[in-house]
Amino acid sequence: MSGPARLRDVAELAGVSPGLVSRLLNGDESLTVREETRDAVMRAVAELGYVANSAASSLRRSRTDTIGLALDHVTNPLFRELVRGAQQAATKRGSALLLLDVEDLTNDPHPFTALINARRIDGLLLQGGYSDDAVPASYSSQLPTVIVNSPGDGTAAGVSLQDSLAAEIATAHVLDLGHRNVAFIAGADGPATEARYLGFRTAFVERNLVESPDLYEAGGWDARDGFEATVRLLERGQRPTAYVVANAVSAMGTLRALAAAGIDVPGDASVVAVHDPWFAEMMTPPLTTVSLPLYELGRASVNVLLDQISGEAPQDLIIADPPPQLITRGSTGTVDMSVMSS
Amino acid sequence: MSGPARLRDVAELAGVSPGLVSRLLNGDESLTVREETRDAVMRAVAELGYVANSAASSLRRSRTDTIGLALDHVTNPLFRELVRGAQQAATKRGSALLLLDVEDLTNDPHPFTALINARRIDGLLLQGGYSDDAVPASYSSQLPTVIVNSPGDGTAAGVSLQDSLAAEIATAHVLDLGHRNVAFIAGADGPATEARYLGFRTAFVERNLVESPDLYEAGGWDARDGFEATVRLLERGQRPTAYVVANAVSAMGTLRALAAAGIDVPGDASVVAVHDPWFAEMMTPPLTTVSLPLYELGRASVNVLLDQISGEAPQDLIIADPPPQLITRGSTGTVDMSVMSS
DNA sequence: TTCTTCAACAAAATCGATATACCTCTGGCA
DNA sequence: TGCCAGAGGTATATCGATTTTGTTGAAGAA
Repeated sequence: MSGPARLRDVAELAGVSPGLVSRLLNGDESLTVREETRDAVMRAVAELGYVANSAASSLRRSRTDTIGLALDHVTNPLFRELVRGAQQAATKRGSALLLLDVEDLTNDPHPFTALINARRIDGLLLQGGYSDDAVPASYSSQLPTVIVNSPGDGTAAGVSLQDSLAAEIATAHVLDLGHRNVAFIAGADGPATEARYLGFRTAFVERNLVESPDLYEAGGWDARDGFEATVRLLERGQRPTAYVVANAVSAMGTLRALAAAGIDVPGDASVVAVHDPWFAEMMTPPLTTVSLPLYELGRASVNVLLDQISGEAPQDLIIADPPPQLITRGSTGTVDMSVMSS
Repeated sequence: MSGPARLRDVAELAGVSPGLVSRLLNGDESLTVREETRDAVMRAVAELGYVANSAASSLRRSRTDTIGLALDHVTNPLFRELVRGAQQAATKRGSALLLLDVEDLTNDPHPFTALINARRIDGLLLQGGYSDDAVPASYSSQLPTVIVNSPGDGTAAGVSLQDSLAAEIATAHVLDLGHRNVAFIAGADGPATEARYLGFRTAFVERNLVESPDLYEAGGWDARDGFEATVRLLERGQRPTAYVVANAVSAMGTLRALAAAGIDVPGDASVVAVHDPWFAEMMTPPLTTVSLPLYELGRASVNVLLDQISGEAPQDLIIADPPPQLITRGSTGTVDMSVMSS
């Protein structure tokens, strides 16, 4: 009666054997019990507040019901919803999320490997897009792995968003406002950036327009990257009237760079970005964005991973519901404004 | 040879008993071994890449080497550094961080309690300031608990920052720029807000000035809270020339509200906030802030918690190194600017 | 009536690491 | 010679849950 109740305590209280209680609680199909017995056990469980000791259970089942979550910056604003989704899906399916330090991911030897060898996690959720491709592969051979926000790479399953479509919608928005001089500020190299650039070009093609390669600028995913990319573009003498930014966080940098250069938004130039984080509406000016279902991405990634852990074959997935949606705010305006003021 | 190596495998390879290997790896003081034997064991460990199965180890030692981390929004930008600090401290001391869903924290029955009863975590890191006081108490009676970013409440240890001093520095900054009409946009009710308001008043007192109670506006910690608080203040007819905002995230809302009201920053009003997140320099205008050592807070909180888990008495702590530091950016200017333009 | 066949459980063998309680030499000393 | 104290280990009993293999009694079949 000192620590928490053990299986044995429950069994004794209910007057049955521990094995019976275990089978009952785990829903063993091959078990037949009288209602009476079942009730007695359930009452004992409730009375003692019994919860199986996870260490013992893990040891026996060689399963930890824990999955590792490695995000480059857990606190990337975009990941708020993703983490929430992952968390809830995991909780719902009885698993916990272990936070992994991505800085460790690229160290050698991976302090990470210790976690895997210690059998502390059943599977791994890795953020795609940032890390180089070698990393996922080295893990996916050791345990079920799902790459979040990136298509699968053959070795590990991938769950991704409609990146291309989102960028296309963003681009279409400014094109339809009359802009023709449209810059693309890319994210870090990788599938997500490629997909978004594809969407960018598609919007042009569908309108029988031609984009200018001079207005492409390589960037990264954070605000400073967006800032620097935009500065480089301006220093190259380009003066686009609209910017499609691969990511709302780096769009913050774009806005800053434009403001610093004395370019008014949306007076002199429009800015639209992919993803709709909490701060978009709080920026000056409020940022026009195309939202993507990050919560669903988190949920789905966990589900795919847990399915894989339960033995299903790795399965790639693209989250299309809810679809990307344009959220018009103050950072975009018609080209006439730009032209007139310039 | 199928799964990962077990203690027994190592022992066999080294030609010793499993117990010896365990005692050696765990640094049993009462053990004496020949160099030769020690080497053989170490070589076997290295060769097999042996890492103790954590479930088995946990079961035996009744310790999971895992601590729960509950932050209101893990992805709150302010927590980026905090999480990094916590992560690194935990890793260094051999513990892992389990992400907890704070929404669950206030549910009843706590899905959380299951985690505790399942003995999945050795201790709990709770975010202070948000959650009401009853919550920490209900947990701290069940397992070691540390409240992060809040002074201890008697039942649980607390690790906090120099909130008062930070607010004082922020306030002193605008007072010294000549502002006298200074508003205080508070955070959510709680110790952190109280401390910061205290610092605000202290800056006035030390300069033999008197603050105006009319310029206090209750708020919250997120951007929308800051926005709404500022709007309320303006609707009350107040036109302060400077704003001290309890938190950099809500300061974003303040900036937005001012811009929306056509009040130029820093032309018509200055804004300074506590905490220096990544986006401060990317705002328009760049936000003047007072930084606080969040990384250290994370590190220290984990250390205090782990000490407590090892049996030390709960101990409150205030992180004072590095000290709060004023980071002057574009959102603050002398009062002359404001006066002249109005 | 005797053998099957279930229903309804119980017993016992794991899972892998750790900690405590033994052993077994060898050398030194009275 | 006999005894004792370490040095240098080994053997074994847990930790608590799960799972496989048994066991028992009673109802139906032959």
